Amino acid sequence: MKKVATRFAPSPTGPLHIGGVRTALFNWLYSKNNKGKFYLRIEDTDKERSKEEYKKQIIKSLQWIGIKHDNEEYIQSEKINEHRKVAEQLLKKDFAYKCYCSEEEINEQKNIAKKKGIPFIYNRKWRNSENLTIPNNVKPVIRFKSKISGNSVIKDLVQGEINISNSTIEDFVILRNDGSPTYQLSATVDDHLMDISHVIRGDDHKINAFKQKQIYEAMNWNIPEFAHIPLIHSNEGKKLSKRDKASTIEDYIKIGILPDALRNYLLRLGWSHKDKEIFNLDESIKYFNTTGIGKSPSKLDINRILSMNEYYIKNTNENDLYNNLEIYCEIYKDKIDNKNKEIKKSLTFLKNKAKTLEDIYINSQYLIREKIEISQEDMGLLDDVSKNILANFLKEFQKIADINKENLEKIINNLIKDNNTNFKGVGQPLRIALVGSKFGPGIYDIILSLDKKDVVKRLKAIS
RNA sequence: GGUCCCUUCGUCUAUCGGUUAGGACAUAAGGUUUUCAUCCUUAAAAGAGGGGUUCGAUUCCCCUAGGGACCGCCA
Repeated sequence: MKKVATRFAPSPTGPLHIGGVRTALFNWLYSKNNKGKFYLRIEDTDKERSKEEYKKQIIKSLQWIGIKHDNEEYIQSEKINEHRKVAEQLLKKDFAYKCYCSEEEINEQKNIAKKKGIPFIYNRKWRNSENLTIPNNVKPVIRFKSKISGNSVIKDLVQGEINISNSTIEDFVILRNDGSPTYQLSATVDDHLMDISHVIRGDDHKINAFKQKQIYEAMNWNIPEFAHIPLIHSNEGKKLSKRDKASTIEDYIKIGILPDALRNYLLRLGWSHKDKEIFNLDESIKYFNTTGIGKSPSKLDINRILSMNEYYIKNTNENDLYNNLEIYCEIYKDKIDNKNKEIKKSLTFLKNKAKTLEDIYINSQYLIREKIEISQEDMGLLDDVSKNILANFLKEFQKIADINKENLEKIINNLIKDNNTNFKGVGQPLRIALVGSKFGPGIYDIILSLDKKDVVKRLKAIS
C-alpha cells in the first residue's frame, strides 16, 4: 500500500481561519491515523498579498492546537522553477499552448458573456494558432489544453462520484505572462513533488480537482485521492470569511479557549463517530477517517465551543491548567507574578465555575489585586442590614485563631439565626465585600484562600 | 445564468429498509449545593414538499422547493 502523505496548504495572506484549522486538523489526523506524513506547504506565490508575519502566525496557530508538521515547511515560491519546467514540458507535449490574447480582449469577452447571461469560458482562440498572427506587443500566457468532449469522474472520498462534462472546464492559465505559475499548476506540481497521497481540502476546491487531474494525466503522474470537505458556514449560511466575527483562531484563543477543547469541537464539526462527543487526542487519531465526514456544511456554534471548553477546563489537572492560564494571562491579560501559588491552589475550585480561561482570570482577581472594586449596582445591595452583618462577621472572625471551614460555618450560622435571614443574606454581602461581585467561588473557598489580614482589610473597607 | 453539491430537533449529529427517530449543546421546569455560572432529574424540540420502488421508507430512485460552492493571469 502506498504511504499516506497529506498536506495543509494555506496562503499566508491573512491570519489562520477557523475553517483552515479544521482542514489542517483533518489532514493531520488522517495522516496520523494511517501512520503517514503530514506536511505544511506555504502557498506564497501571490507576492502582493503574502506576508512573512502571516506565515509565522499560521505556524504558531497550528502549534497552539497541537498540530505538528513533518519536515520543514515547504515554501511554494522556492519551487517556481520546477513549476515552470512542467509548464514547458506541457507545452512540448502539446498539452498546453501560448495564448496571446490581451487582457482587454479577455475582459471584453467577459463583458459580452455577462450581458448575454451565459457563463464566461475562454474561447480557446489560440488553441489552434495556425491562422493567427502573433502580436508583438502582447506577452503570452500559457494555457492548459483541457479536454473538450466527454466527461470526467472523480471518486471523492467524501462526496462520492462526481461527474462533470469536460466542456465546462476552460483552458485555464498555468503560466502568467510574467512567467509565474498559477495555483493550478503550482499546487499540482507540488503535490506530486511532495508525494501527497490524499488531498483533503475545502469543497470550494472541487472544480480545481478536475483541472488538476488533467495535469496529472498529461504528465503521467499518479493521481492522489481527493476528499473535499464541506465548508463551515457563518450564521447567515454563507462560507465563512475573514469579515465574520470570531473566524480566526486568535479570536478563540483570546477569550480563553483551550487548545484541546477547540480541537475536539472542530473534530466534531462535520465529522462524527457514532454518538461519541469527547475525543482525547489519542482517540481523535484512532477513530478519524473520511467515512465519518458529513456531506453538508455546518455552522459554527459558540455555545458548543464554550461548553466543550468548560468540560476540558474541569477535566484538566491543575498543573496543566495553570500553565495554560499563565501563558494566556501573560499575552491577553496581566502577567501573573507573585500570586501564582495562591492561584494554583485555588484552581481546584476556580475551575468549577469557569467556561473559559478568561472566566478563571476574572474570578481570580480577588486573589491578585490588593484592592477590589465594587460596582455601583453591587454596592447598592449592601444596605445597612448587610453592613451590620458584615461588621458582626468581622468581629467574630477576628477572634478565631484557626481559620477553617468549621469555624466559619459556626459564625455564619449564628449570623443567620441572629439576623433572622438565610444563607444568601449573609453570603451575598460577604462575597461582594471580599470579591467585589455577586458571582464567584463559594464563600468558604474565598475566605480560606485569602490571608486573614486581607479579609479583615476588605471588610473594614466596607463599613 | 451555467456546472457541481447539500437538506433529520434552534445548532452539531446518530440511524448502514423495520427504532416510542437516539445523543450532545442551547432552551424551560424541578432538585441538590443552607448564596452563585457547578452538579442531578425531567420536559419541549426534527426526517423540506410531492411522486415512485417495497410487505415496510428518514434511509433507495425521480421531480419540485430552499440553501451553498465554483465560474480570476487569487489561492
